[in-house]
Amino acid sequence: MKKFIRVMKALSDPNRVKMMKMLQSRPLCVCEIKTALGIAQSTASKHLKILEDAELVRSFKDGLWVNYSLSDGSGSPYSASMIGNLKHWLDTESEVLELEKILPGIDRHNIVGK
Amino acid sequence: MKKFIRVMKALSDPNRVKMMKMLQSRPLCVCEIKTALGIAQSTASKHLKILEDAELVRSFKDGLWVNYSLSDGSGSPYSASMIGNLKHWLDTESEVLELEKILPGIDRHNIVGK
DNA sequence: TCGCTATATTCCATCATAACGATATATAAG
DNA sequence: CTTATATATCGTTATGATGGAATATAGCGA
Repeated sequence: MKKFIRVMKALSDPNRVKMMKMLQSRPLCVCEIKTALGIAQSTASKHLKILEDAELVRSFKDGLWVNYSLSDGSGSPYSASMIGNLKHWLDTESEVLELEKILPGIDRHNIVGK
Repeated sequence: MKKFIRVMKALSDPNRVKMMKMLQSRPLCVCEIKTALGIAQSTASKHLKILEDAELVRSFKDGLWVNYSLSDGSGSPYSASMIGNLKHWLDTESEVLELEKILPGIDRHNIVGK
């Protein structure tokens, strides 16, 4: 029950759902995610940890950056199912369309803020 | 996005998930649900409203009682999917098995408490 | 009509959780 | 030495779960 609740809670926050939708386009580092969503670094990091604990995303280091991508779902049927469903859900939401529009212009090499 | 979040939030509480699992056996009135879960009437009513707002359950009057049953999912793809998944999820959880064991012995005509 | 019952709803209080930013520190890698 | 990130702490603000008590309503039965 705890694992299921953990997945539901992880997907109960708009910013985390947006992260899941962004990661459908490509793997992203924390600085790209925080920039796209306009949130603080610590906030982005906290959200990503919650998604990772729910086995919805995974991370791997690439030099200085930490790349996040969608999990393959092998860890939990709940996360696997939600990852799959989210691929065709919410695609017409204005908040999601907006992110898809700005995402190509967001590059880890050009992040201004500290 | 709001409808999706509403479904995720509705399924982020153990008591509400238990209600969903109980309703897979048969329609239940509020007094049967509150008795099975050992919670107050106002608490049970509030939870059921949250599930109903997420289109996960529906209600219909039967004389004095109000019966709750699983929604047919026609209102939302999110709720439809979760209702379907929950039919085979969590079946081996001890909390769920316990409920399935006591549920046949719970009858609206034999509820003691006020 | 009267009274009881099941429920919804509201109000109130308590307690826990959660989101957020700001700041600081630790670490790892360039 | 700088950068990207994780983590922790602190404070604020909001949300949520719970029960208790009260009220409103609808339907049952006498």
